[in-house]
Amino acid sequence: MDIQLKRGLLDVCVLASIKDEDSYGYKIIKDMKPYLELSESTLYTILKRLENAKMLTVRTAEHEGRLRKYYHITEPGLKRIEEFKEDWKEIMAVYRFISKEDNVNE
Amino acid sequence: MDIQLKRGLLDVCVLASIKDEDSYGYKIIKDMKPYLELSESTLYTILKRLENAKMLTVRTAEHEGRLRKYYHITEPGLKRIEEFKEDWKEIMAVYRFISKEDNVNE
DNA sequence: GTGATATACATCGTATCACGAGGTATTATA
DNA sequence: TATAATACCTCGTGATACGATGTATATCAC
Repeated sequence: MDIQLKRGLLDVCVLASIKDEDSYGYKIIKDMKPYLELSESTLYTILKRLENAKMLTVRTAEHEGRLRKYYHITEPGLKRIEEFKEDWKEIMAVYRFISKEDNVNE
Repeated sequence: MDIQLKRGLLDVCVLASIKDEDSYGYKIIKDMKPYLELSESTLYTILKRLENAKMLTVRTAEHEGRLRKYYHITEPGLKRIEEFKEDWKEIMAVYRFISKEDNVNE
């Protein structure tokens, strides 16, 4: 997918990944993979940004000898997802503008 | 609309604006306005980028004493629009991932 | 006739951001 | 005992949207 298109989806997609259940870095990447692929460096940048924006909180827990950082969505994070859904109506209008054909049979 | 979301749409939207008929800067902004608002500085940056990528060609013509630069879409430009439509299938999958509800009644 | 608005183009600096390259450490597996 | 998988993190770079700013002409209101 075009990298510019990804930009608008990444943050919200990460939030969606932790919406139903707290998750951690490695798992988020695997869960998102069928929809959007992202590198670790990208993910940790995003997680840091979302934490700074108070859209999620972090807690560290040990799991089988390794430390994991679990991310939990907050109210502002949930709101961010809702805002995305609002934006979607505009996006669809843009899509129709872009994909409209001169030939009505197409 | 979220600026990151716009990023993925701007280039293709500009191409769509000149797809059916050659157009010029000021008109492109007005045509796009109902769908995506963009500033002049943004548009001219985009037009330059698309020209460098050979997705459009430029010709200068005089119109009522003022010079206008008319932009004409090329084959690669049309192909870019088709690629966007291909990407759209993935985008829709991402959208469904983001907007899915736990509660099936919602 | 003059000031404001619309038309029309352009450049520069800044802030944001995705990502590759690289790093550390442990556990599981071949 | 090496390799892969798990799990985290940082830094530098390139791409890019946009505000600020600049130039110039045409039109219109007062």
